[in-house]
Amino acid sequence: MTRIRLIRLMGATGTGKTGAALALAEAFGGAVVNVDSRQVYAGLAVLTAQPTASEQARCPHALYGDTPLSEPVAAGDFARRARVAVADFAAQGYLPLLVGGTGLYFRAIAGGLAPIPPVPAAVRQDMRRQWDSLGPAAMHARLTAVDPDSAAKIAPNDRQRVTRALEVLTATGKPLSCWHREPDPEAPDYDSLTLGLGLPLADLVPRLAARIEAMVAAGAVEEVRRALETYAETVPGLSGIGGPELIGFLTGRLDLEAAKAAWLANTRAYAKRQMTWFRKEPDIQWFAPGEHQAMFEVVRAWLDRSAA
RNA sequence: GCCGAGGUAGCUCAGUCGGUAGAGCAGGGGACUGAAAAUCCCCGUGUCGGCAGUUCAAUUCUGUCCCUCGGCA
Repeated sequence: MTRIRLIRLMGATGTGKTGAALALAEAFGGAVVNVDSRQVYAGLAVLTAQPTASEQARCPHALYGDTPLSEPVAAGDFARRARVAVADFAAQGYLPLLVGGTGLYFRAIAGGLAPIPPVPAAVRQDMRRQWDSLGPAAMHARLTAVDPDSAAKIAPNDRQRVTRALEVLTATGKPLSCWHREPDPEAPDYDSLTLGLGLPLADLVPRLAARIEAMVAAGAVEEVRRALETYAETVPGLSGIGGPELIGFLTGRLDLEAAKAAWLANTRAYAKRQMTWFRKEPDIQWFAPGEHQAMFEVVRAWLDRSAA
């Protein structure tokens, strides 16, 4: 079996990944695989900036809007689904384009996750409950006793990581730090080109503000209102940026201007975190939004080289 | 106009029984192995509303003025 050749396109929110992906797909016979933890959810197409129906009609797309808001998505599951989509597209003769803004998922897809079996929901719930009643100091001390290597790496206040480490040990009998020394046996060996879309935060912020206005105009508020008819406010799919802010507006806790201001501030902070992550991505080649021609040249050169 | 409550970090506020001040949020930087649009770590000098007075020393006490918000007119 030959190595699957694919392009990875990453960048902070609002840098024009969707448009660039379509341009690449049309120029090189590509098919798009989502690598975004929120765009997988159904029912929030506007709020999560999924490609529109007409955009998705321009080339094959996978993993967009196919998961109910009530369902948690774990990085491992996502990676497995993405690998399947990549293999399918490649088998059909398309050039797979992994496109998105979730750094962890990019890493997980290419093989960064240890083969840890799923932790039962009951164990996770129990561990979170213990955290809430015992507090960070006690829980971190407990982790230090049973898995000192993990404890040394995890900040005491980091509820998510401390409980995760304890959950894994409880569910599997093996410390998380041991698991992390094991490679992923399912890790694919892709031949990949990594492209980044970026611009300075100060230049990105006005675009993000404009995008929020556009989302509101396109019905983001109505979308959340409809989601609340079926789902609870606390459902995983509604936890993305914009969700809590618009819920605040819909329940009268915030006026629309305040909701939009918080939404923008959170989006901005998120973009900053994404940049921090992608900045150190190895072998990434950066482009400004809309710089499609320069990107095409790099892709063309890469395709020629790997074809030879 | 009168009576009350306030004017302290970009915002919301705490505090100093007189020795020039600190939280949350915002902002900046960073981390990141199954919640990742998540979670966490580091970074705080600002005429403490103006002016006078008392004092070795005032953001803190006193007087006065200005402004804001309530209530009464």
